[in-house]
Amino acid sequence: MDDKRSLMMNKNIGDFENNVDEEMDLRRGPWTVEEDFKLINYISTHGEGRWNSLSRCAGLKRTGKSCRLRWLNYLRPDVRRGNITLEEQLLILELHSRWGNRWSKIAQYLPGRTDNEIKNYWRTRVQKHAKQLRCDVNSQQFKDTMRYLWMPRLVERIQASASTSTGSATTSSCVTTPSDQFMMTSYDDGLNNNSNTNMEHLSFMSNGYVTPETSSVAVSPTSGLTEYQMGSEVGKVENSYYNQDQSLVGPQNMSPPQNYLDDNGGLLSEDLTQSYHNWFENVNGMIPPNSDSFWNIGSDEDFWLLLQQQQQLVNNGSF
DNA sequence: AACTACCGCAACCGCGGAGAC
DNA sequence: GGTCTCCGCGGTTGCGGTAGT
Repeated sequence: MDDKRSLMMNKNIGDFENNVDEEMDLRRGPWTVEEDFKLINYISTHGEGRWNSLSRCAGLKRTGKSCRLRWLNYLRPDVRRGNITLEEQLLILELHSRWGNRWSKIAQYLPGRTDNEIKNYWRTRVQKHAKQLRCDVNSQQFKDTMRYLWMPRLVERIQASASTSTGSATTSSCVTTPSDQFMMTSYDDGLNNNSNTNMEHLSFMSNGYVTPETSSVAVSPTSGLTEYQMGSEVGKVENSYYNQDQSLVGPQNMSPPQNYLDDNGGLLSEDLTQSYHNWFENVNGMIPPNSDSFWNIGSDEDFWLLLQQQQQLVNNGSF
C-alpha cells in the first residue's frame, strides 16, 4: 500500500469496516488465480450476497467490498468483455444526457456491462473528446455537440453497418457471449414500456435530429476520415446549421476561419487550433454539419487533417 | 534496444443509505 | 431514536501494456 492510501485509511476513523481490515491483515491489490477460484467456487455453491461473511467463509483474506467488486466487475459469468459497441456508445450518451453520472443506473440498460466499465469509457473516451474541443464535458456546448453531432453520427454508422451485415446488430469488434443481445429491448421495457426493438423512438431520433435519411456520408480518400453532410445529396448540401431548438440557421454569421491554411495547404504559424475553436465557439452551440470527423480524431495529425477537410469544403462552397 | 509518455482498466477509497438490533 | 454493520455508488488512483521517440 502506498503512503497516500495508508494515510487515507488511517484517517478513516469512523468506518468500522476498515478498522477491522487493519486488524485482520487483509490482502489488497490484484487478485490471484487462486483467489478467483475460491470466490467462484463459493458463490456457485452458496450464491452471492452477505459479502463480508462470504469472504470469511470462502477463506479469502479480502474485504467484502473487494469480493463484491471482483465478482460483479470481473468474475460474474454474464460480464460482457470487449470493446463498447456503437449501440452501447449511443445508449451511454443518451442515458448520460438523462441521468448524468448515474453509472449503475445506466449500466442497468447495458446487459453485461458494469457501472465501472461505463464510467471508465466515459472518462477515457468522452472526456478526451471534450478536452480536444477545449470545453468542459458538462458544458452546454459539449452536450449540444454530442446530441447534434456525435449521436446522429453513431446512429448512422449503426444503420450503415447493419445494412451491410447479415442480421448482426453489433458492429464493432467485441467478444460476444450468450447474453450478447441487442440491448434495446431492455431499454424499451425499462424506459418507455415500448415494444419496439429498433432505435427509431429514441428521443433524439424523433425530435428532428439528423438521421441517415437526411444525410449522406463520404469518406475522404486522403485521410480516411468520414465527412458528414446534411441534405439529400453531396454537392447539393444546404449551407445550414442547426440551432439548439433544431431550427436551421443560415451560414452568413458563422464562416469558419479562413486563415489556418496557406495557399499550399500548409499550416500558418498562429495558434491555429485556437483559431478553429474560437470559430467553433462563435457559432454558439450551432454545429457545422461537416464536422463529424471531430469524433474520429485520435491524434494531432488527425486534427490537422480535419482542418484541411474543412478548408476544402469551404473552398468548394459546400460549407 | 532502451527509454518515455500515454492510455485503459482493475481495484481502491470515502460516503451515504438501508436494515437489523 | 441511536448505534452498528453491511451494501452500493461515484470518484480516484496506480499498474501494466503499448505507442512513440
